Amino acid sequence: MNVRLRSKPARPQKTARRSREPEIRLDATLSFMRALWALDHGLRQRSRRMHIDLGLTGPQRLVVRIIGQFPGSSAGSVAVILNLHPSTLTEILKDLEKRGFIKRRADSRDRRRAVLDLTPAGRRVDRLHAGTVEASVRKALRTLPKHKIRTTEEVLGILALQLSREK
Amino acid sequence: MNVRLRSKPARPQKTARRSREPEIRLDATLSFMRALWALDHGLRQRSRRMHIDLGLTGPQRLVVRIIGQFPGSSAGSVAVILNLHPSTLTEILKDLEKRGFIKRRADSRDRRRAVLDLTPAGRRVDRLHAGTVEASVRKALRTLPKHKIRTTEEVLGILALQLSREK
DNA sequence: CCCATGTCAGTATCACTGAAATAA
DNA sequence: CTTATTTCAGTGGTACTGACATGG
Repeated sequence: MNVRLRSKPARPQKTARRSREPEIRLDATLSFMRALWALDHGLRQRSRRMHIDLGLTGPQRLVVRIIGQFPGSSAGSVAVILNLHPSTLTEILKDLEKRGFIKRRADSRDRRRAVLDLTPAGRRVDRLHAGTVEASVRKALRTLPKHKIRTTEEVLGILALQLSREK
Repeated sequence: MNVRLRSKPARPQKTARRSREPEIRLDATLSFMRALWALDHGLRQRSRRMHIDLGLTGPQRLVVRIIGQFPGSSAGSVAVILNLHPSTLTEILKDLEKRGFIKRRADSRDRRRAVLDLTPAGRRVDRLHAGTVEASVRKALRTLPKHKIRTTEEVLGILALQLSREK
């Protein structure tokens, strides 16, 4: 290996293990980029796992949580909250409905609108904690001082805004 | 699925626009989760855009950057650096090779190994700046004090570690 | 007629699992 | 024979574009 990593070279055919503190030196921006994509990757990995264990993915559960906090939301407003394309949300809602976590009905005053509510099963998922992406995040954050969490959330917001703004 | 088939007019559509500072109030963790997924989403959006404009996605370019800093790396070591499953990297490398950004050859001493190097086109991409995900990130970070950037990178690392560690 | 809301079909990337091919 | 490296086939979720159905 030309790039020598600190950790043991091999693990069976499993996902490459995160080696905290790689011995390699990347320039500052590249290192930050790697951290960003690592987070992205971790989120999806955990989300995938949750799908296997609990029957829904991270984004799906996030939709459940939002509907839990704002029952009667329209599909469009949930899409805006999560910065999702309406058609993406359609897919997710279709799935959630099929699995019996949400109910869709037409708004009585504007029948184009889909009004969303949780089913009892959906409410159980909303209250769920063990095994969720959220639980992992909470666990990681517990060890950190509040100001670091605030700073991170602020910086994440700025990054996300910049990324989605550029065309 | 609720199938409604019938014909009538048409009208275009665009992605739900990011509303900075949503008027809604989410609880603290949910708000943080939203920030995480928003970042994830922004990354992919920008990555997608870069693919259209420059011919490669964020992860693909990151691979190019890594190979640029460590020419002669094996596929496996790049996978470790980026926490990717080897088979995921295979896909990406196949694509990069097809487009002429990298060359693969067998390591002369261990012919199982694929040794990776940039082509001239790959080196141009490595040096590229305008229109990349990295450029957006840099732009966002320019406005921030160094300590906030360091904190964010630290927290991201902890989060990613926790997320990918839990099974 | 025009705009808003939501859905659908088609497409692409990412990333996984599990198995195989090849070499050490 | 066993292990390591990489690839391949198949699968599934996310999320887009563009078209379209339908209601206001």
